[in-house]
Amino acid sequence: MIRQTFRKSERLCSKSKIENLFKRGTSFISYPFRITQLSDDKNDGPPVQVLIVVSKRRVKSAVARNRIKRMVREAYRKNKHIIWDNYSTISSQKLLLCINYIGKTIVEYKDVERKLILILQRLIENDE
RNA sequence: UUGACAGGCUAUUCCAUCGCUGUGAUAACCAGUUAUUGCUGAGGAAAGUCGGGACAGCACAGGGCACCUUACUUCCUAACAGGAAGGGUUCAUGUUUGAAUACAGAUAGUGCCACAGAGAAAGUAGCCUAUGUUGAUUUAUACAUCAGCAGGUGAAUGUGAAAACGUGAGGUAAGAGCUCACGCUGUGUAAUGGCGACAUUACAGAGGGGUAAACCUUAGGGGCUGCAAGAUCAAAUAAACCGGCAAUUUUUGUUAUGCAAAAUAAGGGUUGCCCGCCUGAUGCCGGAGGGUAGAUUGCUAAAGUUGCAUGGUGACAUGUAACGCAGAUAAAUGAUGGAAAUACUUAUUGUAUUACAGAAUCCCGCUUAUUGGCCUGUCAAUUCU
RNA sequence: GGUCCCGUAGUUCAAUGGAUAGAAUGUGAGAUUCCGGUUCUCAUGAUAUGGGUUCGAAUCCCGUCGGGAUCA
Repeated sequence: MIRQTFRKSERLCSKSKIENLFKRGTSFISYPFRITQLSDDKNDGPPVQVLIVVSKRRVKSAVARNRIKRMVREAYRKNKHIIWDNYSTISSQKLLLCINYIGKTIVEYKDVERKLILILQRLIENDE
């Protein structure tokens, strides 16, 4: 069982990696999220790195923006074992992931969690 | 008691589980990571970036111009276009209070004042003909009458946002502060009160519009840029620099596979080779330099917060006691469950805890957004004594 | 985070502080046509917002709101 942590190293912070991700990654939409993914060479660190985006253009209020980001982060933290189990077995690959929120209003936490679980399962199916 | 207005205060609390930021302790090892555990973690505006500072870099002998900025007084403050207490002016009320106030200078100069009007700053196509003069009529001339010029004047009418202090009387050819009476507004001098702005009184003398949020003048202030400032460490890559090593083919001399001299496009790309074409004086290693990705620092103990006392009308100051109060960086402060309290309701219970809003170097102000509750003051209405 | 700039009809632009805020285009109606287009006529519609200065403000000054640019 993987612990439900979400550390700094599990986040995607490197500028060049992000550029790479948006340049060459593939993406799909599952409302209210838009997922961009890319497989990368694994050196060290966690098997999956995640970037959460809430656009300032779509959500004007900073408070609402912060709240959505926190909800998404919380939902990912609780359910990341779904995708970790898959990727930790493949030793040479790691996954870069961007979760882009494209809704314009705040939704309930339960909806966010349910939707995110669906997305993570779909990622695994695509991989296989 | 209710309502309105103004001002101030506050921003639900606790527990459990899973996580995040910072930090202290302990342990492990791969020596900067992991694990355990303790403490800590968003506002009154964190917002706008409007004003001012701290701090940092650059510049700087001193002064001036230019540019920007301020503009009633005294005080407060590190400083301010901020605040406090006053003064003047304007407006409202209607006789005493409230509100607003970029509130130096229009007699230093320049510009502008549409339309209308004679005229928008020393002015008429108006008025007058006393005085001088020309002409005409009449007459012996003069007087007189008419017209023009010189001249005088600044009235009335009307226009306009604004018309040359206002009203009345005198005066005159016509008029005019030209004179007088009563007022209005500036200026100067003196006295009294006030720290001062200023107020009151007396005397003298004046009355050439408005506009400086038009240019400007006067007086005071300002060096410029901003934490993406600045400091330290530093992969990678390109070109240039320095040092070392290596390197193509041909010819000649010499006994020589070696050495010396001279000449030479060697290599790479284009399908493995050849031709052709393109590119092209090289390749490797090291150094120094520069400082990108990135990391560390700047970074949070401070013009500190709260209580009390003293001084002051007040802003505030002084003294004393306690507290030790975020520090992220594609950016932490969250999720779930339960309890208490409050409000509303269908009163077993259920719903809500909301508004505006999220630190980004720090601080002081200002401005703007805003829900519910509490407190204070003023005014109005009603009821009771 | 800092520093600057700009807001005029539905759209693109004008307008010296002077009054009905103008032009093109769009939209609507009418005329022309057998019908549509072209053309002609008429209408429609705006100074981002709240104050101030001024006799008078789109313009000058201040606050607010919105948009944009730039600095690694």
